[in-house]
Amino acid sequence: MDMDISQNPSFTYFSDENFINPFMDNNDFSNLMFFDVVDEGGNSGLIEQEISSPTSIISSETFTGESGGSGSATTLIKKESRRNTGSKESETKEMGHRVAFRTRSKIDVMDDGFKWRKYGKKSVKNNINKRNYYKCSSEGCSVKKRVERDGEDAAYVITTYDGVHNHESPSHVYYNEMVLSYDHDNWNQHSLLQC
DNA sequence: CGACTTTGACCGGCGC
DNA sequence: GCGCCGGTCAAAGTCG
Repeated sequence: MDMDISQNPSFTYFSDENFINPFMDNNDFSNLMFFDVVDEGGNSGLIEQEISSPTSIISSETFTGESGGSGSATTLIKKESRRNTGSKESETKEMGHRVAFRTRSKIDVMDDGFKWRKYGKKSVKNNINKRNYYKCSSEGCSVKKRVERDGEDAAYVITTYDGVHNHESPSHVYYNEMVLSYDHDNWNQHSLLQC
Protein backbone atom coordinates (compact mmCIF):
# COMPACT_ATOMS: atom_id res chain seq x y z
CA MET A 1 0.00 0.00 0.00
CA ASP A 2 1.40 3.27 1.02
CA MET A 3 4.24 1.85 2.95
CA ASP A 4 7.23 0.37 1.36
CA ILE A 5 8.47 -2.31 3.62
CA SER A 6 12.00 -1.19 3.21
CA GLN A 7 10.99 2.00 4.89
CA ASN A 8 9.33 0.35 7.75
CA PRO A 9 11.00 1.73 10.84
CA SER A 10 10.76 -1.61 12.53
CA PHE A 11 12.89 -3.36 10.02
CA THR A 12 16.23 -3.09 8.46
CA TYR A 13 16.10 -4.00 4.87
CA PHE A 14 18.41 -6.54 3.39
CA SER A 15 18.41 -7.54 -0.16
CA ASP A 16 19.54 -10.95 -1.17
CA GLU A 17 22.40 -9.85 -3.28
CA ASN A 18 24.94 -11.79 -1.36
CA PHE A 19 22.71 -14.46 -0.13
CA ILE A 20 22.01 -17.84 -1.58
CA ASN A 21 18.39 -18.60 -1.52
CA PRO A 22 18.08 -21.63 0.66
CA PHE A 23 14.59 -22.55 -0.35
CA MET A 24 15.11 -22.50 -4.03
CA ASP A 25 15.12 -26.22 -4.26
CA ASN A 26 11.55 -27.08 -3.73
CA ASN A 27 9.76 -23.82 -4.01
CA ASP A 28 9.30 -21.20 -6.55
CA PHE A 29 11.33 -18.56 -4.87
CA SER A 30 12.80 -15.90 -6.92
CA ASN A 31 13.44 -13.38 -4.27
CA LEU A 32 14.41 -13.41 -0.67
CA MET A 33 14.83 -10.45 1.55
CA PHE A 34 15.84 -10.16 5.13
CA PHE A 35 14.94 -7.64 7.70
CA ASP A 36 16.77 -7.12 10.89
CA VAL A 37 14.22 -6.04 13.35
CA VAL A 38 15.44 -3.30 15.56
CA ASP A 39 14.38 -2.93 19.09
CA GLU A 40 11.27 -0.90 18.84
CA GLY A 41 10.94 -0.53 22.54
CA GLY A 42 11.09 3.17 22.86
CA ASN A 43 13.43 4.92 20.54
CA SER A 44 12.68 5.36 16.95
CA GLY A 45 15.39 3.25 15.50
CA LEU A 46 18.02 4.83 13.37
CA ILE A 47 18.17 1.81 11.24
CA GLU A 48 20.48 3.03 8.56
CA GLN A 49 23.18 2.86 11.13
CA GLU A 50 22.56 -0.79 11.60
CA ILE A 51 22.85 -1.64 7.98
CA SER A 52 26.43 -0.63 7.80
CA SER A 53 27.34 -2.40 10.95
CA PRO A 54 28.33 -6.02 10.69
CA THR A 55 25.52 -7.50 12.65
CA SER A 56 24.62 -10.45 10.59
CA ILE A 57 25.28 -13.98 11.54
CA ILE A 58 24.50 -16.58 9.03
CA SER A 59 24.40 -20.22 9.74
CA SER A 60 23.65 -22.79 7.19
CA GLU A 61 21.89 -25.80 8.42
CA THR A 62 21.23 -28.98 6.62
CA PHE A 63 18.59 -31.27 7.81
CA THR A 64 17.22 -34.55 6.77
CA GLY A 65 14.14 -33.21 5.19
CA GLU A 66 11.53 -35.15 6.98
CA SER A 67 8.71 -33.14 5.54
CA GLY A 68 8.66 -34.02 1.96
CA GLY A 69 12.28 -34.15 1.17
CA SER A 70 13.46 -30.65 1.59
CA GLY A 71 17.14 -30.87 1.18
CA SER A 72 18.63 -27.99 2.99
CA ALA A 73 17.70 -24.78 4.56
CA THR A 74 19.60 -21.85 5.76
CA THR A 75 18.81 -19.91 8.82
CA LEU A 76 19.76 -16.34 8.96
CA ILE A 77 20.32 -15.21 12.45
CA LYS A 78 20.76 -11.62 13.09
CA LYS A 79 21.84 -10.22 16.30
CA GLU A 80 19.36 -7.76 17.52
CA SER A 81 20.66 -4.32 17.30
CA ARG A 82 21.31 -2.58 20.50
CA ARG A 83 20.97 1.06 20.84
CA ASN A 84 23.77 1.84 23.18
CA THR A 85 23.92 5.43 22.18
CA GLY A 86 23.46 7.02 25.53
CA SER A 87 24.36 4.07 27.69
CA LYS A 88 21.15 4.83 29.40
CA GLU A 89 19.17 2.03 30.96
CA SER A 90 20.66 -0.73 28.99
CA GLU A 91 17.88 -2.91 27.76
CA THR A 92 16.39 -4.56 30.72
CA LYS A 93 13.80 -6.32 28.76
CA GLU A 94 14.78 -9.56 27.21
CA MET A 95 13.54 -9.63 23.72
CA GLY A 96 15.98 -12.06 22.36
CA HIS A 97 16.53 -11.20 18.77
CA ARG A 98 14.10 -10.99 15.96
CA VAL A 99 14.51 -11.79 12.35
CA ALA A 100 12.08 -11.15 9.59
CA PHE A 101 12.41 -12.12 6.02
CA ARG A 102 10.29 -11.98 2.98
CA THR A 103 10.27 -14.70 0.44
CA ARG A 104 8.43 -15.38 -2.69
CA SER A 105 6.79 -18.68 -2.13
CA LYS A 106 3.79 -20.69 -3.02
CA ILE A 107 3.56 -22.13 0.41
CA ASP A 108 2.80 -20.15 3.52
CA VAL A 109 4.84 -22.00 6.06
CA MET A 110 8.39 -22.89 5.34
CA ASP A 111 9.92 -25.92 6.87
CA ASP A 112 12.92 -24.65 8.73
CA GLY A 113 13.57 -27.88 10.55
CA PHE A 114 11.87 -26.90 13.75
CA LYS A 115 8.53 -28.00 14.95
CA TRP A 116 5.97 -25.26 15.31
CA ARG A 117 2.61 -25.15 16.95
CA LYS A 118 0.06 -22.70 15.74
CA TYR A 119 -1.53 -20.68 18.46
CA GLY A 120 -3.21 -17.80 16.75
CA LYS A 121 -4.45 -16.33 13.55
CA LYS A 122 -5.33 -12.75 13.02
CA SER A 123 -6.27 -10.38 10.29
CA VAL A 124 -4.13 -7.31 10.54
CA LYS A 125 -4.42 -3.85 9.18
CA ASN A 126 -3.09 -3.08 5.72
CA ASN A 127 -3.17 -6.71 4.88
CA ILE A 128 -6.13 -8.57 3.57
CA ASN A 129 -4.45 -11.82 4.40
CA LYS A 130 -4.40 -13.40 7.81
CA ARG A 131 -1.35 -13.49 9.97
CA ASN A 132 -0.52 -16.77 11.62
CA TYR A 133 1.26 -17.14 14.93
CA TYR A 134 3.41 -20.10 15.80
CA LYS A 135 5.36 -21.19 18.84
CA CYS A 136 8.18 -23.64 18.91
CA SER A 137 6.66 -26.80 20.25
CA SER A 138 9.83 -27.91 21.99
CA GLU A 139 9.54 -27.80 25.72
CA GLY A 140 11.23 -24.85 27.25
CA CYS A 141 11.75 -23.11 23.96
CA SER A 142 9.79 -19.91 23.63
CA VAL A 143 10.69 -18.95 20.12
CA LYS A 144 7.79 -17.51 18.20
CA LYS A 145 7.18 -17.07 14.55
CA ARG A 146 4.75 -14.99 12.57
CA VAL A 147 3.81 -15.81 9.05
CA GLU A 148 1.78 -13.62 6.76
CA ARG A 149 1.30 -13.02 3.10
CA ASP A 150 2.42 -9.71 1.82
CA GLY A 151 -0.57 -7.46 1.48
CA GLU A 152 0.82 -5.87 -1.63
CA ASP A 153 1.90 -8.97 -3.38
CA ALA A 154 0.39 -12.20 -2.22
CA ALA A 155 3.17 -14.07 -3.92
CA TYR A 156 5.43 -13.06 -1.06
CA VAL A 157 5.41 -14.48 2.42
CA ILE A 158 6.72 -12.50 5.35
CA THR A 159 8.09 -14.65 8.13
CA THR A 160 9.22 -13.20 11.42
CA TYR A 161 11.15 -15.18 13.99
CA ASP A 162 11.13 -13.92 17.53
CA GLY A 163 13.76 -15.31 19.82
CA VAL A 164 16.46 -17.91 19.66
CA HIS A 165 16.01 -21.62 19.94
CA ASN A 166 17.64 -23.10 23.00
CA HIS A 167 17.84 -26.46 21.38
CA GLU A 168 18.79 -27.98 18.11
CA SER A 169 16.45 -28.68 15.33
CA PRO A 170 14.57 -31.89 15.89
CA SER A 171 15.42 -32.94 12.40
CA HIS A 172 19.15 -33.31 12.72
CA VAL A 173 20.56 -29.94 12.21
CA TYR A 174 24.09 -29.65 11.13
CA TYR A 175 25.53 -26.25 11.29
CA ASN A 176 28.21 -26.53 8.70
CA GLU A 177 28.84 -22.94 8.16
CA MET A 178 28.72 -19.99 10.37
CA VAL A 179 29.92 -16.50 10.16
CA LEU A 180 30.14 -14.61 13.35
CA SER A 181 30.70 -11.00 12.92
CA TYR A 182 30.45 -9.98 16.46
CA ASP A 183 28.83 -11.12 19.56
CA HIS A 184 27.14 -9.86 22.64
CA ASP A 185 26.23 -11.52 25.79
CA ASN A 186 22.48 -11.60 25.63
CA TRP A 187 22.27 -14.08 22.90
CA ASN A 188 22.73 -17.72 23.64
CA GLN A 189 24.55 -18.72 20.56
CA HIS A 190 26.48 -21.45 22.23
CA SER A 191 24.08 -23.90 20.73
CA LEU A 192 25.38 -22.84 17.39
CA LEU A 193 28.97 -22.58 18.35
CA GLN A 194 29.24 -26.11 19.45
CA CYS A 195 29.47 -27.09 15.87
C1' DC B 1 -5.80 -40.77 22.88
C1' DG B 2 -2.51 -37.33 22.35
C1' DA B 3 -0.96 -33.65 19.60
C1' DC B 4 -2.23 -30.16 16.76
C1' DT B 5 -5.36 -26.60 14.52
C1' DT B 6 -9.09 -23.41 14.58
C1' DT B 7 -11.31 -19.42 16.13
C1' DG B 8 -13.53 -16.13 19.03
C1' DA B 9 -12.54 -13.77 23.24
C1' DC B 10 -9.58 -11.36 26.03
C1' DC B 11 -5.75 -8.30 27.29
C1' DG B 12 -2.32 -4.73 27.10
C1' DG B 13 0.05 -1.06 24.64
C1' DC B 14 -0.30 3.01 22.16
C1' DG B 15 -2.11 7.05 19.80
C1' DC B 16 -5.56 10.52 19.79
C1' DG C 1 -10.21 8.15 29.00
C1' DC C 2 -11.34 5.80 24.94
C1' DG C 3 -10.90 3.16 20.96
C1' DC C 4 -7.99 0.67 17.86
C1' DC C 5 -4.89 -2.87 17.01
C1' DG C 6 -1.65 -6.61 17.58
C1' DG C 7 -0.67 -10.56 20.29
C1' DT C 8 -2.10 -14.41 23.25
C1' DC C 9 -5.24 -17.65 25.47
C1' DA C 10 -8.12 -21.45 25.75
C1' DA C 11 -11.98 -24.38 24.59
C1' DA C 12 -13.64 -27.10 21.00
C1' DG C 13 -12.81 -29.60 16.94
C1' DT C 14 -9.83 -32.47 13.90
C1' DC C 15 -6.49 -35.76 12.61
C1' DG C 16 -3.28 -39.62 12.69
